Amino acid sequence: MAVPSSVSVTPTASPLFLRENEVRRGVELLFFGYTRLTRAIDEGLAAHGLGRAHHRALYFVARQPDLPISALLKILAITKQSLGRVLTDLADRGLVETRTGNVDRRQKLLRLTPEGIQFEAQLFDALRNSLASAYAAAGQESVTGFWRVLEGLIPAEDKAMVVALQRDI
Amino acid sequence: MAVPSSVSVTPTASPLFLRENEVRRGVELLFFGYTRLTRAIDEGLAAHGLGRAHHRALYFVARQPDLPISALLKILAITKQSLGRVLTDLADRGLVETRTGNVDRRQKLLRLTPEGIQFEAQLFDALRNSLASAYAAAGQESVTGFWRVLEGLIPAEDKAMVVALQRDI
DNA sequence: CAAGATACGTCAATATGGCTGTCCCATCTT
DNA sequence: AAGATGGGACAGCCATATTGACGTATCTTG
Repeated sequence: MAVPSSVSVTPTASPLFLRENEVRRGVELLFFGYTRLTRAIDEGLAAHGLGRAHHRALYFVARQPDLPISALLKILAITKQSLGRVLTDLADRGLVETRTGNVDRRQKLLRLTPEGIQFEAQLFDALRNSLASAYAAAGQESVTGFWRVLEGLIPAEDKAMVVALQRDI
Repeated sequence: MAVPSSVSVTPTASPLFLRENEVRRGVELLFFGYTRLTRAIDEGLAAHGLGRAHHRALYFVARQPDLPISALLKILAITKQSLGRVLTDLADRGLVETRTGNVDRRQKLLRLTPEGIQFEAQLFDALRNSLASAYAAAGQESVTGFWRVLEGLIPAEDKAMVVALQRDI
């Protein structure tokens, strides 16, 4: 395993054989941080009889209007059938609608209805409150580090997808 | 909402009203980073007919031998019934064993069997590979920032629990 | 010591969010 | 015209969580 030359070699060990403690700390903080963040929106979702799976779809459709279903499938990495149920629920509640693609008429492009936009924004507020206070407490350089490490956890083949999300808006 | 005075005020906005884009970036990276990391161990788990819920229990028992069940319940934040099934599965496979507490004989203290220790170490290797390469690519200051932000996501009432985990070893 | 709280186990029923496999139709590409 | 692709739908299954109720052993406290 090659070690990037930009990483300074500590006297103790190669960065790829980090002290177990540092890795466990990351595992644990990721677990607690992620689960606690997601809990921040459970109440809002439950008010509409929806779950986290619905929010994930809602979120990414909000993020990329006119997203084709195939793209959402790649992002969520679940099966067509699982996504189908989720989208049906969202459509039934008038939060998401589809249009036929004009370039490729086989595609259905997903976007939020005005109600969907409002609901997603409301859920996003809860996420923003949590994340913004964590950002503020940690400081800007910490936020940059936070992003960098997480980027390193994303396999190369998925990275383009994430970058595409963050290009627009 | 109070803003910590240590945070420099940018010309654009207060840190608690960060640009939406920065918050969305964090949400997305957390989602992809967390889910991709957890996928790293699915194969090893499936080989024993176990799922992620089993790994979470296994992990925290490995981390804190002689953990009482009540402590594990607080960490995982699931119900007694859900944990019960998971622990039964792990005990049936000879990975976890319980002893009656000597201080409080109502308690059952959880620890891994030698096979459990070996299995957890094997799963941990996969996590270490993923995290260590992300750490190495990002650099040490980034890792510190990564930790800081995640700590900020953990509610105050849960923080003591996380600190306790990271004190020993 | 009696009463109540706590730690753990267990029952039954239910919900959610995944999965596989199969088949179908419309549309695009070659 | 043939095949590939985007999407939808069927049936059935599994993993993981939930609530509520109840039982037993043990500790704590008035």
